[in-house]
Amino acid sequence: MTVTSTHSAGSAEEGGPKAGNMRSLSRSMEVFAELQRAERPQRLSDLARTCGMSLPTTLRILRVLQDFGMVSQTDKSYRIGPAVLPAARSYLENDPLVVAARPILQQVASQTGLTASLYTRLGFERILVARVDGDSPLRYDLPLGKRLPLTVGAAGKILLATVSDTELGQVVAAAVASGHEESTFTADELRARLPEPGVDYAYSADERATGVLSVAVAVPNGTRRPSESMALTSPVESATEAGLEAGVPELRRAAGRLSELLEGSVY
Amino acid sequence: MTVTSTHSAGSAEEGGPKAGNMRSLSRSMEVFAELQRAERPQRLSDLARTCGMSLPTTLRILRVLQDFGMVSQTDKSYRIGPAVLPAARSYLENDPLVVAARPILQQVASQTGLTASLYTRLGFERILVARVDGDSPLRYDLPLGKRLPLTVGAAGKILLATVSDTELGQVVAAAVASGHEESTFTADELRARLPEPGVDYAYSADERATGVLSVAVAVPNGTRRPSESMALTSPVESATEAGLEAGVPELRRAAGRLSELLEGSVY
DNA sequence: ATATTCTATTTCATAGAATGAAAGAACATT
DNA sequence: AATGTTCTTTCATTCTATGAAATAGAATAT
Repeated sequence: MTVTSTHSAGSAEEGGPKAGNMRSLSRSMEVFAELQRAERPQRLSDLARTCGMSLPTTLRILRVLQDFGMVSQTDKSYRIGPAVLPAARSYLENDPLVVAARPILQQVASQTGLTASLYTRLGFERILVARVDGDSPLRYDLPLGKRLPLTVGAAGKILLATVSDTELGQVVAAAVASGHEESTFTADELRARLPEPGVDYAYSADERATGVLSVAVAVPNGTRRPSESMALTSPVESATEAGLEAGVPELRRAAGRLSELLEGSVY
Repeated sequence: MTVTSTHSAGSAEEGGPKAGNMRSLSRSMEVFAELQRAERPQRLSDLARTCGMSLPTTLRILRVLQDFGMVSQTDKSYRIGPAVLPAARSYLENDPLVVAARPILQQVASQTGLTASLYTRLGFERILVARVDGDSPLRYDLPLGKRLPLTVGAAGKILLATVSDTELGQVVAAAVASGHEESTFTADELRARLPEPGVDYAYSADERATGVLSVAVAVPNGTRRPSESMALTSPVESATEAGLEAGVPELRRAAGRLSELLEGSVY
């Protein structure tokens, strides 16, 4: 089995003109991405300018996306449309990884009493795709589907532990560009945060959210670029570093089981 | 303020070649829609056949969508990708309609003690986009983002109460095609289910889900084709038809307030 | 009210991208 | 190993995606 990585730089590219494939679709997805980034309804001219394309082109893209419910329009402003909800539901209900992970997270959570989460890497960020609460639920709201940095938090760092220096550079650039890190942030600083070579789990305290401790392992996928990680998380008041690290073996086993389940299934 | 309706038939069209705009993007969205419909990973050749396009074209579409995380690939099979989660989150957090509706639903729910929901029409179906539970939460799982029929349930029927006969015909055809209704279903049968002209709310008992009663009103948008509806719902054991209908005035006011809020905001 | 500026939409000619046929790999099955 | 299937690449052709320019429509200023 093979895990295919992304073909080109995707949305977070530097700006160079990209390989020849499907220009119109790529541009359309840029518009769609921009609407998400904006977090508020956008006018046609804004979108055209931000995405660097002509007004007619932008308008035509929006019209088609609107036909499919991916974009809504009121007056002169455009926003993400309701069709993304069925899509998200379809993903959560049918994705083999997410479906397989749920009972496993459940088991880890009840065995350790901690909150168990599954993250997936998307571009130069990560996304929470499943979570099962332990004895003391985290009090900050469930960031399911939220874009989180790879550079901060155990579940992010473990995804970077084994990547090449080249890629680490890209990660730093993206983190700075997206505002997740200061502009002075360097690859060396990042490398220092990551687990030592040989250590297969990451630890974080107060990194992404204050008062939260976590440990995370990568879900093996046969490459040096894992795209999923599993984490145990707890508020400071109900766990210590030692307590969390006691959960690592269990977490490791869980990640291994998930990995095997996926290899096996031929979908 | 104007609510712009969809330009062409969208995804649920009969099969006629569509207006000239953005063929490649339209086809791409068809592929994306098909991946959702399938509910399981699909092989390239399956997708190409189902969507009626050549293998190379389908492959190129999938590659671009994959670059943006809208599609995932494992081995030879493709499925919806994790990028739909941030999109859905963006919609739920930022859509002016959904955001404005939440506190209003909250208020109606606490005043009536019933579960209050907001649906939006998407093509020939409807989608639950927000819900606040009342005193007796509904026991079936929250179908947020689930595609539900327009032909069944108070919140569906009220969206059809004022539409043209032509459109009603399309709705019937779509409901049959999607398996929501038997193939013997006719527009007349549907019309008989809908509220009488002049009545601005719909009632349903045991229609979409057994043991569930609901009433619904449309959110006015200045046209005869409302695209949102608001519903009060309750399990049979904790409410009667009369009890629910007592909530209609409150519901009507709530829908009116939502409508006004949206007119006012110039986003 | 009228002029002015900005934004959105349509039209149209052109470049270039999207497309499928066919060949070539890779994979699965016999 | 041999055959059949599925995937991927190549390439010539067509048609579509594209932006300039003109037109229509809003918004703002005068």
